[in-house]
Amino acid sequence: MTSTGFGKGCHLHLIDGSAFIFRAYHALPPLTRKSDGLPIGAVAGFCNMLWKYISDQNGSNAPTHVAVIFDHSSKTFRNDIYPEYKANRPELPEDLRPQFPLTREATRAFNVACIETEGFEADDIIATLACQARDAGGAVTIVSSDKDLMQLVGQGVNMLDPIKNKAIGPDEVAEKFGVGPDRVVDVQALAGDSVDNVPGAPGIGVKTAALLINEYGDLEALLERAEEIRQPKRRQTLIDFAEQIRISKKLVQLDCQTPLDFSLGSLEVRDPESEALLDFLSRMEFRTLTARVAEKLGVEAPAVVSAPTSVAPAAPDLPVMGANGYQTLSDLAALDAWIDDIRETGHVAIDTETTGLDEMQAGLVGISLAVRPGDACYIPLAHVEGEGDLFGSGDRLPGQLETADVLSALKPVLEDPAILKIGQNVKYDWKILARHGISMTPVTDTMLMSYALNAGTHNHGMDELAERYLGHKCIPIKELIGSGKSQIGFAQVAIDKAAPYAAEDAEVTLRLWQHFAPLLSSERVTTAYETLERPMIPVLADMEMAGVKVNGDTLKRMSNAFAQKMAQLEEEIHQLAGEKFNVGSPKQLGEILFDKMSLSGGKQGKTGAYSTSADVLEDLAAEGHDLPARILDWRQVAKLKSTYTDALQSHVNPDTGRVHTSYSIAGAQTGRLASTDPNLQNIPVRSDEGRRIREAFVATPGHRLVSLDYSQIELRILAHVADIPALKQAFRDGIDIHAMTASQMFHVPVEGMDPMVRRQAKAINFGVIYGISGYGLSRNLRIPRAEAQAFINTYFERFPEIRVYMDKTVADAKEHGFVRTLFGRRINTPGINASGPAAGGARRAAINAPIQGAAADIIRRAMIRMHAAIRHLPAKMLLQVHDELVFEVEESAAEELIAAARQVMEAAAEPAVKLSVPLVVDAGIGENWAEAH
DNA sequence: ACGCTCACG
DNA sequence: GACGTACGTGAGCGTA
Repeated sequence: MTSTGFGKGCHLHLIDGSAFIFRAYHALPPLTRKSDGLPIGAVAGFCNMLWKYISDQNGSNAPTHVAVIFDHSSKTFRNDIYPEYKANRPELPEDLRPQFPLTREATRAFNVACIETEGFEADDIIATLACQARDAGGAVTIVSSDKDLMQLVGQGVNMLDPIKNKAIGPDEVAEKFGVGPDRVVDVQALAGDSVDNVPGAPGIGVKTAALLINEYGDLEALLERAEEIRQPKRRQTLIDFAEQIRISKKLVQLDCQTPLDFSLGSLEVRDPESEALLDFLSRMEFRTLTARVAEKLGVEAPAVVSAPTSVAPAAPDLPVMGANGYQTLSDLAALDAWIDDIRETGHVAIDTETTGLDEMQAGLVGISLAVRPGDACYIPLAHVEGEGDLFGSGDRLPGQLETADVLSALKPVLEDPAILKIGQNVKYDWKILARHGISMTPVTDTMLMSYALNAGTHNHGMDELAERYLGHKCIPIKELIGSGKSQIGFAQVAIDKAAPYAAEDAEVTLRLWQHFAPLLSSERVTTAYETLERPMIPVLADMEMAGVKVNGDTLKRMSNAFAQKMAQLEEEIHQLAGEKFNVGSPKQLGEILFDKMSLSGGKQGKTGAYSTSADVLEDLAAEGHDLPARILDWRQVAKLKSTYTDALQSHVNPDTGRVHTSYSIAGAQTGRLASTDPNLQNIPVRSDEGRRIREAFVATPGHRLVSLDYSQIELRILAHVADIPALKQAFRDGIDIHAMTASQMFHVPVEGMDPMVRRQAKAINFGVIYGISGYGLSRNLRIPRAEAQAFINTYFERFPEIRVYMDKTVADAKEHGFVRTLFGRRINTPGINASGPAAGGARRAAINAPIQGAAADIIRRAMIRMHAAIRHLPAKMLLQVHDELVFEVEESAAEELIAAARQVMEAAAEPAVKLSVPLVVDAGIGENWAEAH
């Protein structure tokens, strides 16, 4: 060490204080000090982060010197260069500002140097200190993820992202900016920064900037030789904006010459002085942290006094949440005691914690169990060193039971038919456990119970249900893992934080079950729950785990072809427009079409933007304008590429080579499933180009894809429920239903019918299911509104039962607040008695729900029976698309499968409902989905 | 985060 | 007489 107290062998850690504060503020709910309501959340988070940081330091990277650097208010020299610098920063939240001084106080209480200088940004102070330390021969770690600090990296200076716990060295900087740390300022000067309001060069982003800098060496060389740039627009920009770019560089360049009135040596690490620190923490009323710090410092924690809690006591017959403390199980004897309890009780609420949300890839991190209110535990299995330890090794933390031991102890319980397993969205846990060889049965699901009771009223996530029905606010997951880019995995969450969260989930699930279970029968949805919801869990889990084979190479080829086509169209479009613009931006497009070219039909919506939707563009194209026609072509290709050929490739599971969607059972209001990650229920089929994407969905060699779909199922249900004799007879006779409708309406024979007339009747048939209006039909058919209304009137005259059905359904909804499907599914209609524009929508939704819902019920019933019906065949059910089921089957058994599956589907309503119309199922076979459909 | 647009039944 | 309007979904993109 040198005479100034800092030199070779020293390691200076510079903590970006503002980053800690903002991180703490946004990660935590708005906590207040109990005794006086002072907002304190950011201070609490700041203290936790700082304490963990300084108390977990050991090893070769540990600091010998440390400081926390803060910004000190307002104007800096950069505002003299460019008055607009940081001008568009949003105002500070009002509950954050008073916490700033407290974070300084906290830093001093922890006995860490607290640095700020009037008129200088923290970044410049950090830069100055880093330069001084480096020049003195020491090492520097900057604890921040701020990209503006990355220019300092190199030559003994590193950064550490405290959220991701990731070191940022020259390689990471190069990855982010495309250039080494020494050229970062050049790239930033060109690219600008919207957050700090650094102008940069218009139209040039980080990528282009890096490209240019790498080609010309540095910014000055680039600006001097700007004439040589090949792209005309880019060239002009650099010439025109050279001065602005130079100013930008001055704004982003950190200043290493900040005057400082202390020496590096004074930043030497000091132990906290326990009295001062504990005094501060107890004044803030941080109970947990006070206790933790006291323990570590080996002194007695001071009493933390505050006003008595004003939280209402829980219902007298129930203990409060977590009444008996949440146990963290770390030995097998304790687990055995829980298993005995579960066996005695006959049920258990279970929740799994995992590394991610994709059940096909997520690893098991822990399991929580609850048997009765107040009694819940957490079994950590795979937590790793991570949060809090900024130099965490990723090693599995000690004190955890082996996953294999725990699962083999639990397996007999989880598979015991006499023990009920209660979950919230238990399909998730079912799949996780299935991947560990456990087939959980029987299961029940509070999310699905809520769906059976409350569909249409609210969503059915745990937080929502806990708040509505238990009056309990769950610990937000964000508090543990953060959000956005800085999210960590659950495995990185410290066990003592994970345990209360996880155990709480199990307890909440148990309490929800106690709440909902008796309601099923009193609200008369037991049948719906037991026949339409609960049995779907293993059925869908099986389908999702099976996945469908998708040929990535085919998609890649298509992507390339689409990219070429897009580029070509883009060029044409720019030519037609007379200027370059972002074709994907509806805003820019609208301005070109309706302002610049003054085309008619420009309609501005509530945001003031012109609508450029397909039907608007189609109208314009029909008037003979080329530009809108080309845009439509471009949009189609862009959609196919981004949403399908590109995105689908990324969903191919590397282990299985297949795509595993996830079906949400309780997502749609009507009983339909919804498919996510990826959505396989909206793969293109209507256009020839789009349909080719289905060619990438293939059967494995020696197999075939088989698709079976219900023909006109919703119209058949309408014929049955509305009891429309003419429609029912037509379905019984198996005649063309749309032609029949047209014939009845327009008094023309079916034979030799004008296709146009049939098309109109078809539109009306579909419209009726949706609660038709003259306006809607006129838009759909592109006919005058009066004409559309006349059609509808005629339709209702020919089929008067439809109006009766609609009126009755709406009256039902108004009277009861819900409608039911044929199979007893309940769909609530909370908006039905509203007035105003929303009322129409609620009416139509109520009319549609029993029809769409019954169709959903029927295919669910078919799916539930399918497993047993095709068990003897080498076949698997893979996909459901509302009225279609897709199977994969050994080639030789394809016909047999079709016969068996068709039988199940056509009889799916029975015996619960005897439909007065037949259900008809069409089938197709192929090597891919395009052929099979 | 939100609106627009568009893919499906 | 005016108003806003077909039912149910999910995903990607641009914009703020």
